Amino acid sequence: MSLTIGKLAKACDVGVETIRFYERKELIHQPEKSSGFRHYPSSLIARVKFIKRSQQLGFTLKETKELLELTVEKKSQCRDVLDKTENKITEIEEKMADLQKMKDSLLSLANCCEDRSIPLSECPILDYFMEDNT
Amino acid sequence: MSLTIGKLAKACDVGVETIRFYERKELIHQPEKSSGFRHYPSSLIARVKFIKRSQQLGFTLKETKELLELTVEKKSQCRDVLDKTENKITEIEEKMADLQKMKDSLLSLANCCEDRSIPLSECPILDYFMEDNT
DNA sequence: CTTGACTCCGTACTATGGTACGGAGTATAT
DNA sequence: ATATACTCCGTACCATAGTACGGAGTCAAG
Repeated sequence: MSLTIGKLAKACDVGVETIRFYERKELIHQPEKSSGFRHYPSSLIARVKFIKRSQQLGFTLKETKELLELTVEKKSQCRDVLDKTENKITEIEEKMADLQKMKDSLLSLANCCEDRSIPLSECPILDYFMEDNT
Repeated sequence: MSLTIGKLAKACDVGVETIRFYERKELIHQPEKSSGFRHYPSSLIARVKFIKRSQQLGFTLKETKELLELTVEKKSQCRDVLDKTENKITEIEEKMADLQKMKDSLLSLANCCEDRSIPLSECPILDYFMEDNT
């Protein structure tokens, strides 16, 4: 039982163009074709869903491709996946720390300014932006 | 005393192309030109630095443009800037919450798998990716 | 057998924030 | 006066993850 690209896309809740895009990016292999039409084994549903879950966990398509490639390399071990997972955790922590710094700065600016209906020329936030506080 | 594009760029620690890019995006106005060369008043240094600081605080160029536009609208009040600041704080909090969810998921996967040199076929992380856990 | 839905392909476009290129003209220093 | 540095402009390109388009061919239902 094989799937056309439309059925596959629907089963995975993505667009047809997304499937073709993943093919171009080599996240899925070129399938068999009959009369020029792609035909996918149903196992491709799991593969596309893998890609989506991987993205939800913060992996880029490039990184997801690497994960998928691990699964065909005979010498791969669980450790390799764990490494990529731990690297991603670190990366997420760094992003969060950056966001926290932004938030702290914005909060202190907002506190300076709370509920004041003063003219813009006296706005402490814009003042901060204007100052030379490198 | 006016600045060529190169001096301005250097003073702000950005590339010449970045200044031209900001001009195309209308974050800075087209300056006077003599013999076809741009000449900026030194006040532009503050404006470009404003843009950079705004970016560091998490505002996009589009949002930064809006902030800059507030400063020329006579009826703008500090409140308008505060609103944008508070919206940005909320946005940052949402991003952080998303990242936290990702991190939690990855951590629980990593804990399942810690230090195991097992074949990939038994890797609990990949298992999770493969499962139909929508 | 015809109609409508589906698929094909390559290419262009979206947003984001720039960077790179190339040929021409200009400004500055020696 | 000449060499070098700087600037001009438009366009193309980078990564990211797709989306849109258009004309042609094909498949399935009635």
